[in-house]
Amino acid sequence: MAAMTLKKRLQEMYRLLHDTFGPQGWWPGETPFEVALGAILTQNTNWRNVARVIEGLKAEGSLDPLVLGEIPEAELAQRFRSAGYYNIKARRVKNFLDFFAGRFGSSMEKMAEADWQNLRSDLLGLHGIGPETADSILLYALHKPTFVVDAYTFRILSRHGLAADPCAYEELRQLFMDRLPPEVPLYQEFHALLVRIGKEFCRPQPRCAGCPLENWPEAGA
DNA sequence: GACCAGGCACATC
DNA sequence: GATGTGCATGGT
Repeated sequence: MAAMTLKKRLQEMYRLLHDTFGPQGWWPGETPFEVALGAILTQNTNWRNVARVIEGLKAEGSLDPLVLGEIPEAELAQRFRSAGYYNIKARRVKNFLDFFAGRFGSSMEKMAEADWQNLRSDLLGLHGIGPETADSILLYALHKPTFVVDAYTFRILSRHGLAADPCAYEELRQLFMDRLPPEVPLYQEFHALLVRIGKEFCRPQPRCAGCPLENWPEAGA
């Protein structure tokens, strides 16, 4: 039997997940700005904790780039508390807001008109915006055809032998983009489905299964 | 109490 | 370039 090409395997994976779970309708967020803000706040953090922050901002009417821009960084940090890493995230959001205001007049519509490949480079140049955050903003807030790679993507693809472990972000991103048509709904749904099974099934543990020291007692235990 | 959650920057070698 | 570490809350 001929080995299935990587492209075929990706297509099959998507079809199976989509048939099983249906469209996920990502990203949760009512406006493009809300999506962009959420992308920064959810860095290495459970979405539930981020949702709390966003609901709080909505409640006080500050879920707006111009309003947030007027809030001092220290006070912003307090509003971000439940999302964790709140001091760092306040700084990162400020950096994004400054760029967003200076370059696009705090307009997501204007931002969406920019050449997205150049925009991606600019976002990556901001302190606090790494590849996953940049791609999340581009794909889900601005609807640009770039693939989002996250911890779930790494784990799932490496466990199923589709990617090396470890594997660089850009390498995995290209693995998808070189083999799938650059369609925004496809990229959005595929990533959302990977997160879905990552949360439900592809858990981090057991991390050391098969190691002869797997059940070795800790020193002092 | 340990582990985990939709990263990123920075120091060090 | 690879590796280790700080950042922090809240759920299981």
